[in-house]
Amino acid sequence: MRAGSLSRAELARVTGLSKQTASEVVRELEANGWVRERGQTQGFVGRSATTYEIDVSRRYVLGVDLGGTKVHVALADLAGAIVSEEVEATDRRGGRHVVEQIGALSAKAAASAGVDHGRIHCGAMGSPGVFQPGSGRINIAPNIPGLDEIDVAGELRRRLGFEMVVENDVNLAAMGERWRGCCRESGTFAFVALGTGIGMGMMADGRLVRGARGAAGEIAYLPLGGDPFDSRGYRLGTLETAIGGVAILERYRGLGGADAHDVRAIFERWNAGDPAARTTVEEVARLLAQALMAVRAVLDPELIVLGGSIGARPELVDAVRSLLPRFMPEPLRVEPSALGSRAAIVGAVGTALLALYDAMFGVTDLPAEPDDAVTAA
Amino acid sequence: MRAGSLSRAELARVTGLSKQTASEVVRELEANGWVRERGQTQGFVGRSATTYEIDVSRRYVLGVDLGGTKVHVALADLAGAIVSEEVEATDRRGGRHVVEQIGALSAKAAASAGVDHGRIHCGAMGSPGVFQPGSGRINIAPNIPGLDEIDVAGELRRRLGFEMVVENDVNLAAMGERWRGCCRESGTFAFVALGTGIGMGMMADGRLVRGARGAAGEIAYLPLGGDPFDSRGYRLGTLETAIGGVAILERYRGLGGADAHDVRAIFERWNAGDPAARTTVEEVARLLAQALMAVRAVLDPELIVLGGSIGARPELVDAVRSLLPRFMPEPLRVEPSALGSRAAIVGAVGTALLALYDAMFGVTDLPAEPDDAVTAA
DNA sequence: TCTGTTCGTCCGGGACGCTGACAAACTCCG
DNA sequence: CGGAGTTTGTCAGCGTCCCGGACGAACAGA
Repeated sequence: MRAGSLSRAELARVTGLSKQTASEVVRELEANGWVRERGQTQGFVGRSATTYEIDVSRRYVLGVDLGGTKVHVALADLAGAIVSEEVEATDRRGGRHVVEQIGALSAKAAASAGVDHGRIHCGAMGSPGVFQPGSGRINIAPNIPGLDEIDVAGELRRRLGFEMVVENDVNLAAMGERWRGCCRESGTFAFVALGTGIGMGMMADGRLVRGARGAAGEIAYLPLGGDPFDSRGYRLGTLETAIGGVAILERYRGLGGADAHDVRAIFERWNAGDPAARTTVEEVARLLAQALMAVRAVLDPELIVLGGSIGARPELVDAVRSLLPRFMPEPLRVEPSALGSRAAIVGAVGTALLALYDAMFGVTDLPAEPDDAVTAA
Repeated sequence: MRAGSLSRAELARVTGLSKQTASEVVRELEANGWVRERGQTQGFVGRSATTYEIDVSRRYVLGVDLGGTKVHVALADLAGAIVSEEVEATDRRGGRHVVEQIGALSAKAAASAGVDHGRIHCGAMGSPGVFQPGSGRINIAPNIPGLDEIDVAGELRRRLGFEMVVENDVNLAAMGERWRGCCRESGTFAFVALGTGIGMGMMADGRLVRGARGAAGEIAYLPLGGDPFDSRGYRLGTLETAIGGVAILERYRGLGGADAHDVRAIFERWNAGDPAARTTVEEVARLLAQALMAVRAVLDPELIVLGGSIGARPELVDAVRSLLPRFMPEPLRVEPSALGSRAAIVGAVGTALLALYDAMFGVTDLPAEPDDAVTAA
């Protein structure tokens, strides 16, 4: 009766199948090695039952989070538990070299976990930019040279030997928050990532919203924080020009703040009471709050998760939260990311598992799982 | 071989079933009266086939468009062809009186088409406000008194004797444009209605996006066109305060325009060359364009349809179109509503049909249909 | 040791839909 | 005008999937 194991009779009750059919299913699954005997029940009235558990080491999935600076690879078993991880600086030569690098990292992860690489059934990769299912190409990925010139999904499949789902990294982060983060209860929410750039992933009724061209959630282009007709916002987007990482540093300097290398330093000075830092964060929060209101007006999410190196800062989350009630009567739930920088890799693993379940059973939603299942080996 | 009729062998080819099974299906459908013999094929090699067609008069569906001033009821057959319509001024007493009024109009429509009221299988009603599936109640419907105090779906079912889907009217208009309007090819688009108020219905991958509380598309609350922290936008919404029907009239007056009763008059003067009217339309177009950019940034629709008494004006659509290229490289497709004021009622009929198909076959998407199918009797 | 309960299997059967054979009906062409 | 080729629709038989009920096996508790 312990979690993760099931007797034949229980399976019949849970699924609504007859005992007969449930037994046959278990017989076949055991014959193919998908499940294995675990033990016997004891101490209950009636005959004791043999229980079976899923053999989580029969198949694995690969999650990849490809960023401009780092490649993060995670190998997970059928239960979604990550059994090994590898991180490396992204190959600066880009393109096929990155594909090759992912192949090597995948092999390394499998080896260090003692997993036969052939047992990896499929995988998912998140990357910045817009993935186009038709051509298998990633567009608008300025951080990684040459990646938009190759059929990434196809090259990965060739190199790795299994199917890879390619998806926008923020979309995967949203998947991650839904699967194992703070949106488990919610089918309609948005994940806003604020770091160097600004982006968003959303789900509506449990489905990712990708948009007609895969560009849904490109809130960098929200006409907020500047003159939307100004040509400066034309490329990067008006909002990103106003509160992207670079813009935040500029704001701080413009307010007479001492030289700051990165945004993290500004937050440290905020905590030290630096008035310029306070004003900077306040300004960013005002614009971010407006952006969240725009998202709310369009999508009506149950909550909005703030992520990214800047967005997840509690100082910023608090500042945004305190501004929101001034917009409208019903408050909007805003939470910092529960998974932090691991959101995308967790989402990649979840997406890969979903692809596996879908391929095997036609399942299109992930089962809930205990918290401790997501831990590095 | 004519559209709408099918032989048993064709059914087998189309569905992928065996000839045998297809025959059995037709036999059963005919026995229950769902289909009937239509004729024989001629002039082809091989044995001639008997063709069958759906008996569209076996069941009907009811579409209702409930507005603050008018109730519009349409009765449609299984093919979606509207066989009779009724329009009346909305009962000002609101609440149950409106339910009663809809019941009477339904009976009237059935009688004038010679349809037994018992043949109506189900219906759909669109109304302003936010419908809550749990309680069957409509919230925030200021135009119709007392409607938010009763279980509308339940009362309608009791009065009419069949199931009624209740949905936001703009969502139904979006459904209408997808089914029989200008979004037939597109599964991801937005329908923006600009009239007295401003609202939006959207579909993502062919599914209506309703949001967590049914308030998706409430773009009246977009933080555009004014100070979003200003308390004046708190209730009506910042954008609606800026470009709602009332706001447009105010703008025109503020610009020194002669007294205008309604927005239609402003457009007439625009055509006559009135400079205040030109400036008014220009200002509204600028804000509307920004709103569309915000929608695009979040949802990435394939196109945005402009509807409502003001939004569908070609002068406004043109003005918005000319502004959009200044925002970003890739242009956004913007079209005036193809169905105009009939969008919601057509969408209501389509939604009711969908509910019927879903109940009968588990189908969740509407079949395409020739244009001329939507015509009043 | 007996009773009540639960587990898992065996047997028969129904629902569903497929395959292959075959008669019927039609066009085409010599 | 008649045979060849083609298509339609039916019949008989079969396979798959799953169910229900009967039944023996195994266990706890009195």
